[in-house]
Amino acid sequence: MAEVEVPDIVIGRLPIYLRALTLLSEAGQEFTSSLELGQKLGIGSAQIRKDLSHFGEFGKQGTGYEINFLRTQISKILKVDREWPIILVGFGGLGQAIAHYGGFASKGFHVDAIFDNDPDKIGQAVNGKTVQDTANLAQVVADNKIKMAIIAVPATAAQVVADQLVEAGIEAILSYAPITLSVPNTVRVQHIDPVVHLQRMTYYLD
Amino acid sequence: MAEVEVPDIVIGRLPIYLRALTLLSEAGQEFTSSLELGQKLGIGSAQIRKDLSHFGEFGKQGTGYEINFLRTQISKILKVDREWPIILVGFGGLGQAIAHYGGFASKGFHVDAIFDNDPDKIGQAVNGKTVQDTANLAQVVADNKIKMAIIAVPATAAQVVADQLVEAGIEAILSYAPITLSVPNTVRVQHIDPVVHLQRMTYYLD
DNA sequence: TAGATTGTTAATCGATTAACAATC
DNA sequence: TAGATTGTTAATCGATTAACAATC
Repeated sequence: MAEVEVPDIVIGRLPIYLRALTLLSEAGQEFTSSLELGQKLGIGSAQIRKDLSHFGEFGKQGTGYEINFLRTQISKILKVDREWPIILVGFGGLGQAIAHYGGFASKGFHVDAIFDNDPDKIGQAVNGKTVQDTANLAQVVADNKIKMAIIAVPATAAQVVADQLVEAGIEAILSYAPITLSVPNTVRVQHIDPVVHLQRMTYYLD
Repeated sequence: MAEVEVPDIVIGRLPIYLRALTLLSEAGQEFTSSLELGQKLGIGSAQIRKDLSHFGEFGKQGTGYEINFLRTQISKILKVDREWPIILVGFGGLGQAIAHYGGFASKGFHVDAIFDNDPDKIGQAVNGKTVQDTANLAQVVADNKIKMAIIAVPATAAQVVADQLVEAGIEAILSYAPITLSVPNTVRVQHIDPVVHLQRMTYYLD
């Protein structure tokens, strides 16, 4: 019998559930229900229960879900119950902002190396790390068995960088470059382009 | 006969099409086809034709689409054939990076006012603008008929800021805060949370 | 003309939702 | 026990895809 694949769209919602559960936990709440969670997230309770049912049974009739238990379970499913080293490519304005962003480490994502190909940037120090020449990228990835990378280079350079990352063995890329990257289907890519998000809203305005 | 609504998911793809068309245009190409565009974006050609068919007929059998014509049409549909003033709330590390980001203006999005409630930040100058007290927000939005806002404050403050924005008459919010905002359904919201994007990929890694 | 590609229809596929027995 | 809420089934809904006549 073939493994039943969990749809991408379900995996995509789990981090949102996790984020909401963490918030509730920090507020001191111990239990929640699919109804409450759904109302907070603006989605249906049935969808939450269906999504979770792909992975097991995590709740109890009548009382709902123990928040910290469910957090632990979703963290395991998503494999974020561990530390993930990441490399950052590009140390311009955006890259520097990412390097200084405090929100990654507490979620287990550690920017362990930073690369740029501008001689003026190579050698600069950022909280304990030194910006390296992109030429070193493959070596660092291999030596440290790194699987994730963030691209923060200009659009014109992004595809070349993506090719280098794939060649180096990177398996997941978060790209801030405003282009659609072409990579083998063994490599996962997520894009962040604020202009695209703004353009998704203007249609609904007058 | 009731208007047939164009699905959100179709609107969501148009900015991606626009971005790819702009790239082709900048590369000097004059015509493209749904097949070529689909291959560049990793989606089916039928989907592109179907999406466009919601708005009219933009191509020609045998030759495909004139790139600049299609760009103009999609720009009009998305209402990005005009200038959009935006306000930015939050002038911490992330807010500062956004304020300096050069990618908005060329697409017609102008950060016309910046707000923060930290006295140390109020009064700081950023390319011709001065960071203002959040108390002025409603006044500025009303005076300039501003409809879009970017939230770049900590998670703990984001919902309060969102409430203020809604109260002030803002109709579209791009939030960088790592929480799901609760707003009336007359207000559009888009979220950017890099941690969520990273967590959507770790599931697929070993 | 022959080849290419559109716009559209109908079929397929997949995701969401409603409903409810089970049970805490 | 009575009330609440789960996990799951089946129905509905909506999106994607394949196919092709039309036509440039």
